[in-house]
Amino acid sequence: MRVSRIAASPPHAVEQALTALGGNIRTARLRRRLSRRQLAEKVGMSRYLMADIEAGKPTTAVAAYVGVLWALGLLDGMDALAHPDQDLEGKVLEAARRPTTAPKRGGALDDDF
Amino acid sequence: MRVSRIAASPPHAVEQALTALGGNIRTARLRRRLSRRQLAEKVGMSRYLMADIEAGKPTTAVAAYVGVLWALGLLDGMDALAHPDQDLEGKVLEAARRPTTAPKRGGALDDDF
DNA sequence: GGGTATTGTTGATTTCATTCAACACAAATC
DNA sequence: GATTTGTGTTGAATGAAATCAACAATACCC
Repeated sequence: MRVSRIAASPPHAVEQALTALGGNIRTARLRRRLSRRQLAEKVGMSRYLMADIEAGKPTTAVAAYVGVLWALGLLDGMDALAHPDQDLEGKVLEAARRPTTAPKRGGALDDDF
Repeated sequence: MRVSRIAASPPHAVEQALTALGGNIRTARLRRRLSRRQLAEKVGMSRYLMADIEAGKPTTAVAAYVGVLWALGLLDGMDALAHPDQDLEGKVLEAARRPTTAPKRGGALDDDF
């Protein structure tokens, strides 16, 4: 397959997160009184791709999404994503030393997610 | 081109946001003592794609990134992204009425005044 | 240090993402 | 109502994303 399984048929939570993000982007665009074509030109893509983003299409390039956020001046929210300081579970799991590769024998310490 | 300009050669800010996200994902994975192969299998993709994500590759499908966040239990940070309540600039720009399509003549409001 | 698992890289293969044209409909301004 | 612009959708063309195999290098554990 040329599309990963996660992108071809994402779990509900992922699908939902993407459609919500697309909706938020649409709201931000309309608030700024921009047409899709105008915003797309700013970002550097076609209006068709812009429509895909607002629909939350899973297989679209991540840079397209992030580029739109950038053009809207909403890029700052990206910092918090998976930030180590906010990863409470990760902080708990982390031992004193943080290896640069995963340990050999150990299975996952957290199977249920 | 079959790759949008924004994905082919993103502006520095976008590139930086993606590499930072990839680094955060790597940190979260190692904290959980998972190998790339293990996490990739959980998500539903190959270890090669996992490497691309940790490197912040711009042309990778957005669902691959979000799927990894999901598998790590870090999906909640997505809510804040471009959320209308946090879009201060957008709230200011928004008039009393929010149209369902962008207005016809008006360019963006940002240039004049 | 020895043995083993993880990670990095490269080239080939196959499928799909992105673009574009063209059309229809909806919505906004006058 | 007329006109103009934004949005939605479809089908075709094409360039690249994702996978895989194989190997090398690195990091871990004993």
